[in-house]
Amino acid sequence: MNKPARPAPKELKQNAASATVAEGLELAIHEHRLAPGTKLGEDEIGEIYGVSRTVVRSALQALAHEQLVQIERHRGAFVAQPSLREAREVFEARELLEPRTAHSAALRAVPEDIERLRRHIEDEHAALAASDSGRAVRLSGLFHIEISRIADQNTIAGFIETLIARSSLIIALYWRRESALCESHAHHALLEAIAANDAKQAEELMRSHLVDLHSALDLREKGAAPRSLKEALIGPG
Amino acid sequence: MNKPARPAPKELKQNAASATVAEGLELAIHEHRLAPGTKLGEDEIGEIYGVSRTVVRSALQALAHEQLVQIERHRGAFVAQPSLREAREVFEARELLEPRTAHSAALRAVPEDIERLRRHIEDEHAALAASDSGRAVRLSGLFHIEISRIADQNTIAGFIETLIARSSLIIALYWRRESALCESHAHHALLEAIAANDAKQAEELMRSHLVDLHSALDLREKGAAPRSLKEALIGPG
DNA sequence: GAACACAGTGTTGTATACAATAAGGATATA
DNA sequence: TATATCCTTATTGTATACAACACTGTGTTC
Repeated sequence: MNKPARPAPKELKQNAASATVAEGLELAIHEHRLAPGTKLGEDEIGEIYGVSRTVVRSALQALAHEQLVQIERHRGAFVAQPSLREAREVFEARELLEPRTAHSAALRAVPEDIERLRRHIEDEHAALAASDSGRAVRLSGLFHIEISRIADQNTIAGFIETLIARSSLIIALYWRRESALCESHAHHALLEAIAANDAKQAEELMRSHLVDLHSALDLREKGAAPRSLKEALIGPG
Repeated sequence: MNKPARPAPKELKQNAASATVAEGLELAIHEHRLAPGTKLGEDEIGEIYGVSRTVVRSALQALAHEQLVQIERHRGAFVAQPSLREAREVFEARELLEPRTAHSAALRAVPEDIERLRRHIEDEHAALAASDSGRAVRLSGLFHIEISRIADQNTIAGFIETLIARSSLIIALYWRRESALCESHAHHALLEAIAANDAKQAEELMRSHLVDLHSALDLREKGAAPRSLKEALIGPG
């Protein structure tokens, strides 16, 4: 077993200032404080963080590369609005990648991994109890990311991270109000399978969990434009 | 000599200038004209392309996001040198994703897709006949990318693109001289399966092709440092 | 009254200037 | 001669200035 000896809590980004701005924006998007379509003016952000447009631009370009923001030439940066097609693609990709990582994670997990996952689930419960749905979505995503980290496949984990980031936007756009946000049960079952080193079971639970998530979205063919317009109107505030 | 010579107006990126620089650097890396470890000075690149450091920095950061270059704070940008571990991860990810895209491509391919693939293979032959191994590597990668495009799954296709880009670096570092670069046979078989809409066969051929590629690399455990040092010494010139 | 043209304004794209840090070399000392 | 320290220099990180473009509102014309 090759010891990577590099837990890598976060990806080491090159320039600290731009990373701070990018993380701030990313968190706001994940927690649904920034709605899809929101204009992200460079001057405005720069003033908030006390940095120049140079730094802000760097951050925005990084987020654009993850497809969290869309940059239109001479028009500016906006929080991305994934299309129905992109939404479907993102979940299909997750359904391909994540069962595999759940399998590996179940084989590799050590007690401290289990402990970390358990704490995540507790936090999710707390966020749900506090009706902080933004934070709940964020934590739910982190749970999946944590599993991919345990699988010890950084490359695939990186892909999954971007997919989960985009999923956050997809949920903001297409979540069906009528379907409850009760993932913590599925997460708990997943945790048990991983704790028991039952790889087959973990893989299958992850697959069905993702299918459930996917089907809780309203991805029927229809113009997404009116919806995004509404979002844009109530979003920026 | 150093004519920027814009390659193609492929994807519409946000800022044209930085995209041109990024594409030029990326092509040079793909064709092994820039060796792993080569220092990429901002002023130097800016002078070559006739743009300011602002644009160059933007391009370098984009390439860093694809992990083609590594940026070290206050030290600069260097052509990335994937570790043994990263090399293994990249090929494991390809072995997970690409058989699936080959399957889909076989189901969806229309005659003009087949024609395009056929031309690619011809170009590969021509490059090999001309002993232009850099171009051959590049074209070989493009063949795989083309298949993922036919599969019509943009999200996964994007992942595969970055994996193939990194593969180019991995080949530059770890290719075993003794193993021949005779992929065009495998590519031809793949093309036939796709043309016949034989999805199962295409999937299996892709899988075995990737395994062959993987095993043609020298990924044994050993200090990669001396090798990269040598590369660095003869690289920049 | 409607449609078009045009200029004003604000935002982004790029270049340049300045600040901060790291690498390399020279000098002095043991 | 080896080593350590300081200084020089080159390169990157960030801020600011200027240029180019897009949007909006007003005025004119039919």
